[in-house]
Amino acid sequence: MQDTKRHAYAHARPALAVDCVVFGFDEDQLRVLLIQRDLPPFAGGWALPGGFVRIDETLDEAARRELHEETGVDRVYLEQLYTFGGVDRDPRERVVSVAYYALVKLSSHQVAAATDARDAAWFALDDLPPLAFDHADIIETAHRRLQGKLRYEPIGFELLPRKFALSQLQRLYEVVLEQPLDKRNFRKKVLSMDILDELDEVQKDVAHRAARLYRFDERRYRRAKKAGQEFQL
Amino acid sequence: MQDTKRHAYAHARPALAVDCVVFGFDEDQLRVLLIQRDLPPFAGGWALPGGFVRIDETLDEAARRELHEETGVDRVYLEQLYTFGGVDRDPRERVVSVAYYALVKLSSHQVAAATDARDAAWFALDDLPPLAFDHADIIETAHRRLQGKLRYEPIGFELLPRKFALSQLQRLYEVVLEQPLDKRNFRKKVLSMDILDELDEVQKDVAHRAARLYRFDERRYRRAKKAGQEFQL
DNA sequence: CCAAAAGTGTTCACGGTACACCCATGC
DNA sequence: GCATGGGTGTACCGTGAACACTTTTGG
Repeated sequence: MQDTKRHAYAHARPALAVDCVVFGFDEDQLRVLLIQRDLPPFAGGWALPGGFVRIDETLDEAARRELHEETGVDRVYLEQLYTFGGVDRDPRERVVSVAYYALVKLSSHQVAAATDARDAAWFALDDLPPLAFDHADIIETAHRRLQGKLRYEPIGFELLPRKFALSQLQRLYEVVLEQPLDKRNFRKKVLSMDILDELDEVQKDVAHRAARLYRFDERRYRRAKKAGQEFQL
Repeated sequence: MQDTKRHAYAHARPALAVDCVVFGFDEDQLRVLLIQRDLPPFAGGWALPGGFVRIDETLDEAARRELHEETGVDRVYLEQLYTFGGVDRDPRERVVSVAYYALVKLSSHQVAAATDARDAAWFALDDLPPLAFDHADIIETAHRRLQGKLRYEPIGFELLPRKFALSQLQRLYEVVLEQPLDKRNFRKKVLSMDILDELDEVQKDVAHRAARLYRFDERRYRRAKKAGQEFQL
């Protein structure tokens, strides 16, 4: 029950923020996009992009807005992660933060957009700087969620270029899940799901045999899903 | 970034509430615990137990407190579900609500505790009354989460008495997952996980052959899990 | 011609699924 | 004695896992 008369005026309200864990993948590492703070607390330290929720925007809108304002990143896969409500997360005052995670294609334009914003940078997930607030916890939670979700939802494609080689997809899974995968079995399984378009195109500028490129076909995925076929890797 | 100087004072803050979807299981139906509102909006209508988050309590604490205050329910399995932030969820003002779901043993003392609180009642999940706010959405989200989580976490036991027959457990799974299960296969699978204590006790007061009772053994479950054995049903 | 990665099938073990009858108990 | 659920085993099939060599290309 949300009962204004009993509580809302009687007590001080926590501030409400959103924070975004933005993941990117650069061929052999999972990375996170961080912002350098220029104000205390934690001035000069690194933190997740995020900020306060405005009174007339939804949480999703707030997350996208802050992400865009602070990093230039736009039009990404974005999903709510968890809401962090520890009483002392922020030393200034009580701030509850709705955390999101986002998946971006490092390969596209977005690298430039992100890096020309003020003091934003990509860090390897396994080599993060000291982080402000409880942002290390948030990133850990996001990583576990990504590991879980990658297995049974086709979200890995959000981290790859539109056209990709199967070996890239495999490396992504190996890096995120932190375990090696068998090449033949992986290919067999992915292709058997029948959700990829095999393109008449191969990699360019590689110093060895060029791999065939594929593209994730959302329509075919939806059809397969509707037919009861589960995504599973 | 949580930056008080830029936003916190400049803009009005949403109010922050928690709401709880409390599930119970009564042998052949999944039920939800609702509260009858006595104040507008939706006065006289049914809603989830919940209320505003105080400035000095965590979100989990707020959820447990409200649940206890409004329904008498205490010491239950409780987990954060999702945060609902639609701009017009509440007609009075902007309220963001962190939703939780709880699993309670209807069999224990809690039925009494719940029903003697003011205007709380159990409703079958598939026969809910009209609900206040977006609480129907919240319940639907909770149901889907429960369906997903039941498969790979041993949380179903939270809905059963401490001592239960395998057929009760099976009915629970059938009801929640909304699909029939094969008796022999179900028993084989559950028992093979080796996480139940077989008791020297049988059902009482049944009009047919009494079933053997079992108890979920948390220690054995943890050991099995540590050894890499996954829960899966 | 060498290095580096692409591409390709088969075998085996295990787990999931389908399926039907007798047993114990209370009324 | 009859109705109601309790309790039990086997056969088949499909999927997941293990595993090694040839091909292509660029340098």
